[in-house]
Formats: sequence, C-alpha cells, structure tokens
Amino acid sequence: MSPLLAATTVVNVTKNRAIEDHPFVVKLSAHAPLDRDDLKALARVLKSRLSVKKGKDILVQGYEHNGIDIIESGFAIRYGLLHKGGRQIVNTLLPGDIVGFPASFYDRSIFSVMALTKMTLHSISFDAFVGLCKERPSIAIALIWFAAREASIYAYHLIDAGRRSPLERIAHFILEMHVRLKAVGCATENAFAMPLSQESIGDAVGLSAPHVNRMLSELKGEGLIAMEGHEIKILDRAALQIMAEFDPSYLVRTSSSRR
Amino acid sequence: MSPLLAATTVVNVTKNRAIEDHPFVVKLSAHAPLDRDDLKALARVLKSRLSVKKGKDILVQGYEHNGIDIIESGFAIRYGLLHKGGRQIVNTLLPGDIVGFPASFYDRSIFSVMALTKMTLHSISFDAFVGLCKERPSIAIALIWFAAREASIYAYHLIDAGRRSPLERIAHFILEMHVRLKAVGCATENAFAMPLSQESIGDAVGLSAPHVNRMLSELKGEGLIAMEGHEIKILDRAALQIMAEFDPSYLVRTSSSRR
DNA sequence: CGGCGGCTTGAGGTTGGTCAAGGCATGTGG
DNA sequence: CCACATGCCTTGACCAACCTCAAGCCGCCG
Repeated sequence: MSPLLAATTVVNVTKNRAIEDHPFVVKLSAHAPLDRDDLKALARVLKSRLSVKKGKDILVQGYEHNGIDIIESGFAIRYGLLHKGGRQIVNTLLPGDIVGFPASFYDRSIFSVMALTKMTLHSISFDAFVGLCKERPSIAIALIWFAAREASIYAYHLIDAGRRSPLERIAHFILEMHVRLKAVGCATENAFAMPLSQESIGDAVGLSAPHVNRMLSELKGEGLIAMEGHEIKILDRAALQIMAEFDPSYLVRTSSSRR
Repeated sequence: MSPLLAATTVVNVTKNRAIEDHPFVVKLSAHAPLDRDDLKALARVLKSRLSVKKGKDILVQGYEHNGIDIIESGFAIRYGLLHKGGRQIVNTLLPGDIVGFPASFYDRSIFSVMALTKMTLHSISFDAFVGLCKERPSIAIALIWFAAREASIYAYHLIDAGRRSPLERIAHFILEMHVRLKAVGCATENAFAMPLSQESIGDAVGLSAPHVNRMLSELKGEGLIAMEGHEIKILDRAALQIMAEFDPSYLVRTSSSRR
C-alpha cells in the first residue's frame, strides 16, 4: 500500500467516534433530516465491526448472502464477471457506501465486491435492516435518496462507456473519483491517491489497460494532471471539467433532497 | 403508431381498474407485502391522471420540476444529452415505472425523459411522496427495493456498453426488452413490438445506427430472431441467452425481496 | 536478492464509426 | 386521389480508433 493510501485509511479507522460523524450517517443526513432517535437506532445497528483483508472478495456473484454491509473505512470495487474472462467494474465503494447495494437485494448476489485495501465493515441482516426502516421512516426515506444517488452514478458511468471518447472517460473518472474521495476526507483540494490500477480503471470505463495508459499520458502531456506513483494531482480542473462535461451535482446532496 | 403498439397500449388505458392491478402497485407488491391500508394510501396518491402526447419531453435535463410521475400506460426513454450532440439512453420506461427516478431526486433534473408513445401519468409532489413514505413504511421499503432494481438495470446496461461485443449487446437488449414488456402485458410469449427505432437502440447500447442494423441482420441471418416492421420474434431464445449471457433474475422479484 | 505485479511503449490488424446514397413506408397537403 | 415530404431502414466504401499481443522496465514485497 502506498504511504498516501495508508494515511488516508487511518483517518477512517478511528474507533468510538460520535455516531453523527460516521461516514454512513453523514451521507444519510445529507438526504433527509435525522433526529436524535434516528441516530440512536443507527448507532445500535452500526455497533459491531468486522475487518477484511486487502484483496478479499466480500461478495461473490451468484452466491447467497445474509444481509448488507456498510463500509466504515477502506475502498472496494463492485463488478460483474463475464464468461469469457472480462470484467466490468460498475462502481468503486468508499467509506459510507453500502457493499450490498444493489447486489444483495436479490436471492443471490448479482455482482461481486472486492476489497482494494484493508477495510472495516458493519454487517447488518436483512431483518434488522427492514426493522430499522419500519421503525424509523426518516431513515427509509434517506435510503431512497441514497439509492437514487447510486443509480445516478451508474447512469453517468453508462454515458461514459456508451458515448464518450476514451480521453473524456478518463477525465470524467478522475474528477468523479476526486469529488467522492474528498467528500470522505480521503483527498486534498487538488490531489488524491488513485485506489485503482490502470487495468482496473480500464475495467471501469470500458478500455484496455494500454489505452488507459496512453490517455493518462495525454492528460499529463496537456498539463491537465500530474502523476507520481498512485497520486494524481489535478492541475487544470476547469479544462478537465469542460473536456469531460463534468458537473458534480449528481454526486452531492441538494436542497430538495433534504425534506 | 403500429397496430401492435396501439393494441398493447389499449390494455393499459383501462380506467377505474382495481388499485391492486395498477402496474405500479403490482411492481411494489413484488418487493414488499402491502396491506389494505397501504393500498388505500396508494389509491389516494394515484387518483389524478394526466395525458402526454407522443414525442413530448416530460422532463428536461437541467430544469426544475415539482415532483415525480408514475407511468400508467405508454412508453418513454430516459436519456442524457452530450454537448456535441450525442445522446445516451440510460433506460426505457414502461407502465409502472417512475419517470423521475432518479432524475428528479435533485434540485434540477439530471436526465431528460421523452414519451415514445401517447402516455398517461400520475403526477405526485415531493411532499405527497415523502408523506406517503412516512405514513406507510412498507411502501418506503418497497421503494428501496424498487430503486435497487432500477440501479441493477443501469449496471447491466453499463456492462453491455463497457465490455460486450455489439452482437451481444443487441441480443441482451432484445431479451431485456421482451422480459420487461411481457411483465406489463405488452408482449406475447415470444414476440413484441420494439418501441425504439434502430437509431435509438444505438443510443441505448452505444453503437451507431448502421451498426445496429448490421447486428440485427446478423441475428436474423443466424435464425435467432425474425423481424417484421417493428415486431420482433424470438426464434431461438436459448441461443440468444447464451450469446448475451442473459439471466433475467436481475429484472424480477425474488423471495428475499418479499419481507 | 529475486520474483512479480503493474506500468510503459511499440507494431499491426480488426472493428466499428462516418459519410453517403438509395429505398420504402407513412402521412400530409394540394 | 395523387404528389411530395419526411423519417427510418438498408447497404456500401473507407478510414481512424482502439484492441491485441508482445517485450522491456521499474518498484515493491517477500
């Protein structure tokens, strides 16, 4: 693990933080107002904690599962496997994300999830999950908005893969990654440690690994980004955003989602 | 409009049907058990009805909106526009689908939605929507599962666009379209009227219109499908499913989603 | 120190986009 | 009722883009 990755991870491993600082609770609160009782219910559900090693499959496509997992710290990828050996990464998972959404909302998981770093998770059974939603409708409503945000991210990835040029896809991927990492305190104003290898980036945006490399080189050559190991610096955000038609509003809470 | 399209539409325009036969209610019930009071609350919300002409934009990317719309009858597409004139269709909308998911769960709509046929909709304000979820947690829970299903569809479209061959994408698109149309009574066992033009199919799967035509011809040549105007007949479902790695389980309710 | 995973670069070949022209069906207005 | 316009499907030729394969290299970890 690179030094920067290690450093950013540590930020999220703090034990015994206040419940309202938990990345999952922060994310939910952005979507609907949660009162004291909501927080208490969440604290109960997020009590237990479990650790996962880097590289481990948390969820395997086609297999049964007992509930959902919420990420406290660490990064993962959610992906589908193709018979002929290919792989499509549909999303990267950061602290506060739900490992089992939407894969576990089926009898058998429809996607796999693999840990990119050491992770800590909270495991929740479906019964506990449904109970929580029944008891605290505000949380259920926040989860609907959370799901809408997740679906939007997929839709934007689809737009990238379907209709954007390789260079635009890479630019978009970098900008989205940065906004999301910054939101959970894992990036500075203009730099972050890319958790994915170039081959994985290819699997996320629908390109071959060599072509990802060429596109990154081109962005470097144009002076839009700088790279040093896994660390990416954004040098000209305005130009990148125009190139990728990137508007971060699909990633962030908005006032109408705070009823 | 083709005769078959007209015929299938009529099925869903029946007025004054029982609330539990409404396609939206059917869809929700598949995800969570709804009791008599849940149905009553839904009936109240689905009371008003509004008609939309073929070709009209129901929702426009970047604009404000007042709530969400639920489709009673007719078809639509949800899409994103690119600055240089391109378009990516992220989903097709059928009876029972929510026009504004996830586009309207933001200050300004993040996608556009256009009617492919004459449609009838139920308009619901966000206040009414949130009130419904607060009052009837079972409905909120069903909506979370509904959102998970929607997100899964996007993820599968992403897998198509990112990592499957043109022929596989078209095969997958046809099979998904058929399963979804059949679920709302708009397809027979092995045939349906394709609501999209070949250009639109290209915008959905990330291909050019001429190439969509070539791929359809190839499927015809291999004896997997037959086409007559807009009507598509599936001649060899097994071969199509293998080609597309299609497993309809991501589209349908499963037992674990019926708590 | 040795091995391995991932990055980098190059050459060559196929795929699928672009452009263009023609055909067919539908609908419309004279 | 016919002429025309329009939109969509169909086909072909050409060419750029991006994949595949391959080899070398670097840095990290065991």
